[in-house]
Amino acid sequence: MSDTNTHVPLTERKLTENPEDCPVREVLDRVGDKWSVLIIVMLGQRTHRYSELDRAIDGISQRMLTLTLRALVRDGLVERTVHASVPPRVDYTLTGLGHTLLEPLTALDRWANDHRDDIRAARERHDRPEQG
Amino acid sequence: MSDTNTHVPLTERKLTENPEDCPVREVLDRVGDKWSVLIIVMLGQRTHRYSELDRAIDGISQRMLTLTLRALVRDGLVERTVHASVPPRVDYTLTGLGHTLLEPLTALDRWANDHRDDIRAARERHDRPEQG
DNA sequence: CTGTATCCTTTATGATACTG
DNA sequence: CAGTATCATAAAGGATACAG
Repeated sequence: MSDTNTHVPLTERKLTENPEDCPVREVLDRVGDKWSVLIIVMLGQRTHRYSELDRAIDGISQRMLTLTLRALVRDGLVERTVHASVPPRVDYTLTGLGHTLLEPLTALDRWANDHRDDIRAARERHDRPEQG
Repeated sequence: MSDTNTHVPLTERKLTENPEDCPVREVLDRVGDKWSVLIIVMLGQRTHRYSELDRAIDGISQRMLTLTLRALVRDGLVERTVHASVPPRVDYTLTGLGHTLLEPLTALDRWANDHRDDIRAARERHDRPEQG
């Protein structure tokens, strides 16, 4: 599995737009879009069917739900199961690989929680006109 | 779980496109773009001037370098220092807040390193025409 | 129910030339 | 050196209608 000792620190790698050379960017290319993490989080809870995701994730369109799920399945993060029933039923489940992604995402989420106020404050300071 | 924090798990929050209700998405809105993490990583190493970043980050345009830096400064992740010299010199430094972001990003990077092969394999399996 | 197909708008990013 | 300005393209996402 993962050999944590061979991890070359972020700062010692080539920095380029090419994901080949920059793994962080590679992940962000996958889950940095508008909906992927929301779906991953939902499926981290439990298996959901298409319509459940559609209802649970506020504001997503059928189109984007389908496209995002398709990409997640393609990357082996989510598994799609079709039940031959009437009406049709399709379940989406987080794979083992998908589950491992939950941890770093949670770390990022924790950071966001811990620092959202800092960011807002910085932004207001920045946007507010100078006033010695 | 540590009980010294009040972090509500990802799975227990409203899932929506609105960052107000979903902190993870809020971070991704900040650093999920094409260049932010690369700049953050560079500045995590040490202070850099504009031209150094321009040369070090392969493929970035002056326009995007400027825009991305501006956004990072606005959010309090990076500090901009102008030196009144000829020729002009502008330094960019990661703030304390910016440094705290390095950790979750490293976690994500480590995940990418550990699992990029899994993802590639899954993708090939998926793209390859069915064959038993 | 679980999607597709089409068309359209918005946002992100790039190329190039120019300036204090 | 450290940017801006302008124009152009690409990529992402949304609305709506329709289908197996």
